[in-house]
Amino acid sequence: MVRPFDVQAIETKWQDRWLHEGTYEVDNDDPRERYYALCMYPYPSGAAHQGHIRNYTFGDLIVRYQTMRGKAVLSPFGFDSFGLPAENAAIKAGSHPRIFTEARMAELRRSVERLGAVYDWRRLVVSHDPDYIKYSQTIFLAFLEAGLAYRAEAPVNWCPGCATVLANEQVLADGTCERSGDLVQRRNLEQWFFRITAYADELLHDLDALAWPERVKAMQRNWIGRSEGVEFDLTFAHDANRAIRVFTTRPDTGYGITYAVVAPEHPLLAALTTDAQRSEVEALVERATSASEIERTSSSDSGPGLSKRGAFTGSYVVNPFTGDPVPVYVADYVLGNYGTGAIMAVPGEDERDFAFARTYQLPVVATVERPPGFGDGAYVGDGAHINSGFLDGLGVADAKKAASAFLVERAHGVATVNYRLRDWLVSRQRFWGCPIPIVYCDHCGIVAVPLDELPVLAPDDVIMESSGQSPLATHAAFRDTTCPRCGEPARRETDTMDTFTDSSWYFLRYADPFTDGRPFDPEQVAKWMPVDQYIGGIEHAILHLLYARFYVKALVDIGLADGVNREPFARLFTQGMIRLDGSKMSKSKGNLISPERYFDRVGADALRVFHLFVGPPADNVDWTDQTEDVIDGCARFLDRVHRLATDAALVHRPDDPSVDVPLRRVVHHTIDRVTSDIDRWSFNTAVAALMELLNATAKWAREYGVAREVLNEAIDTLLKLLAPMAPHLSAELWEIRHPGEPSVHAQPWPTSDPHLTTEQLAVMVVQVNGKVRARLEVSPTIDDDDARDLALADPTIRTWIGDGEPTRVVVRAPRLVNVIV
RNA sequence: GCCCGGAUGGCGGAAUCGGCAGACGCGGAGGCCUCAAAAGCCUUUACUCGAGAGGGUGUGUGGGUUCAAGUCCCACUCCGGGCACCA
Repeated sequence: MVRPFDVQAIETKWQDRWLHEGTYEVDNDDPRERYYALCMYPYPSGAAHQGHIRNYTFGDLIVRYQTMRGKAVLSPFGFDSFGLPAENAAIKAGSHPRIFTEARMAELRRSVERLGAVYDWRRLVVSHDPDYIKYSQTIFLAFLEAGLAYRAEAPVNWCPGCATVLANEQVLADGTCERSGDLVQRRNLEQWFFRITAYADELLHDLDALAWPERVKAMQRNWIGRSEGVEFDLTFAHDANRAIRVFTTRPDTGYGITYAVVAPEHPLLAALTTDAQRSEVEALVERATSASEIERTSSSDSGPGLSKRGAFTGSYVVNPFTGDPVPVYVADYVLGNYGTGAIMAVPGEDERDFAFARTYQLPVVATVERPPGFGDGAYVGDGAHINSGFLDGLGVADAKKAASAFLVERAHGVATVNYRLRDWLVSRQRFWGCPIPIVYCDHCGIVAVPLDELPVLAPDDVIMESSGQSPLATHAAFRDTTCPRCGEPARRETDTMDTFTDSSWYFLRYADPFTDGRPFDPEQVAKWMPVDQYIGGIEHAILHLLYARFYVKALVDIGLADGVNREPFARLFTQGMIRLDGSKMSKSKGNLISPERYFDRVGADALRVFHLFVGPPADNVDWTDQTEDVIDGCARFLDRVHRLATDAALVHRPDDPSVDVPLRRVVHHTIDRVTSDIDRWSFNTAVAALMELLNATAKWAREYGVAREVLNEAIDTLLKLLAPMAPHLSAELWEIRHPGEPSVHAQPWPTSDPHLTTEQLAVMVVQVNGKVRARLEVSPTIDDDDARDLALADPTIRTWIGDGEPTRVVVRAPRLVNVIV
């Protein structure tokens, strides 16, 4: 595209100026009202892709807009620089992950600078920086001391082909390894956990007050999965002193218990299993525990209502409601790590139990009356209880209360709340992550590395080829140490932390990156938190956003973040994805349309305007054959702005209110539209409003000529409103028009004159039987009677009414009159 | 299966509180400028009947509420996303 100005020269000039003049650096003692704008810090994967560009375009618009609104805007940048891709690349090339990572960080930084996005680079935070590692480890040890970090044996995903432990994300839906294709196994290993479940209730409740997309909140609620019910005992039929403890949310269906099920991991399974059933039970347990949890719970032949695998233990327990003995089964549809790991089974009112009962020919008893026409199967709806003794006739809610009271009294029942949420497993058997600062001593046990010895850094000469354990475990000089407590030989922890731990507090460090000796100064951080606007991808709806919420609450509680808001992100915006041919545009799919090409061809401003204009920010963008044309259209819009702002030949003439006032109205109306559009994240209509302002100004100037002041007001307003969207061109044109004055980005955001935004004339629509038949110009303050008279007097309306009298006239002055005949 | 979104011209989308459907842009058509082209500018562009004035139809489908429905209610179809044995 041929442009009427030198795009590259202008964009480079302003990028240099913003960087070197520190225009968007902000200090912690800034007296202005504070605003914290934050884009999720990126994994450095090289030059920016269109998703980054979209993210940072939105973020930069907010930063520049809020700055013009007079606020001190915190706009930091950093890198989530630990992670597996760099480690894999290093293994492949026989190099070090740091080398890859830092090269890619430089590329990504270059991209965001070419975009014209502005940051306070002094506050740069990088996960693999020894300083950041030090405080990540400080926080880990503080969690340990507070009882929020603990060590326990847990099943992990083990890939025999890769001879390593995998993250859940690396295991495909069919239970195979994404790299080798081998079936992933479960292995029990000692792992570190964070006690996020201690915060389950608060994490759930605090969601209500957050200005987040409902969809994201719903996903988090779902993930936390709170359910209320009762725990009680099912006594062994052959030994009244022993019992299986079960959890249910449907105590009301207790008369329908026809069997019970324990998980394959259940501690009482061996005691329940009779000699006759032992081989069958052991076969089932072997099969269930060798599969990964993912394979066990989400393979294609599993799910509610589908076939179930199980085995009879040979034992019976007593239904506390009926006193009848019911058989105990072991089945893999009951999970060992939820509730009590055992259930009462009510096939009449539970789909899973029904499917199991079908397979093993167990009796089904209906305890809730079915609606008419209900066929075969489990009924989970409401209704009157039947076959249920003292519960008969009660609805589900009432029966639950009565049945709970019964269980409390007769079966050691306790009202209980269970959560789907599990504690956060943070150990990773990888090299490129933050080392866990722990030493294991034969005498002292688990010993924290003293704070003054932090950070614990991984040595550089580690062979990363995986041999089935953490790469650091093969490095004797790192692994073998002495106990900080007793001085005897000891062994270091060789696992690293999940990289989600790094992204759980980086935004706190941004607010005070200069403090030494502790992660941050709570007083400084409290002034900035919570983040006013957080912007990122929907893919982080659960994990990152839940972990970060947990971290902040925990840090406040253990005293590291005194006075900091317990919720980190007051407002969240999740942008749509960029898609090509229907699938997500990503490096791994190899279907990237590089932004660099557009920087070169039309410039950053045009690409930014495109991303703002193409559709609602929350929607996905389909990159099509037409997209290039739309980008050119955005460049054309900027060209027209340039021409209008620099055209000395525009016609001027003396003041003439009849022409000047209508244009001024458009200008002031546009101020209101753009302001409210930005506030409600409707950037596409904000750009449209500016296009309309441009069109109107050009047309007025061309067709009528406009007084110089009015033209100047229109153009200057356009530049100010455009400044957050197309910052380079706006700054350049402003400088040409106002040499020596402060930049357009230092100008206050324009405000509208109410006299010019209240309408002088309203167009009143007159309908006959709901169809528009006339439009009349009326005073905006016209009353209903006058509006009605005016409408009925209109000749066109009279012909439509004909001879008859209107049966009804609906008047909504000054907008509309509807005549019914 | 459950939960959450969504469906508007040839295309992306607009319509913020139930009151003019289609803002703005892309694409198309015609024109101006030019030796010619590019660029730029102007006009036009939901569908349909009509020479025109003007009329009719129209927001996934079928019902409903209302003077009035893209917008509210009920039922359904299709598309996208999330969760999926959590008792």
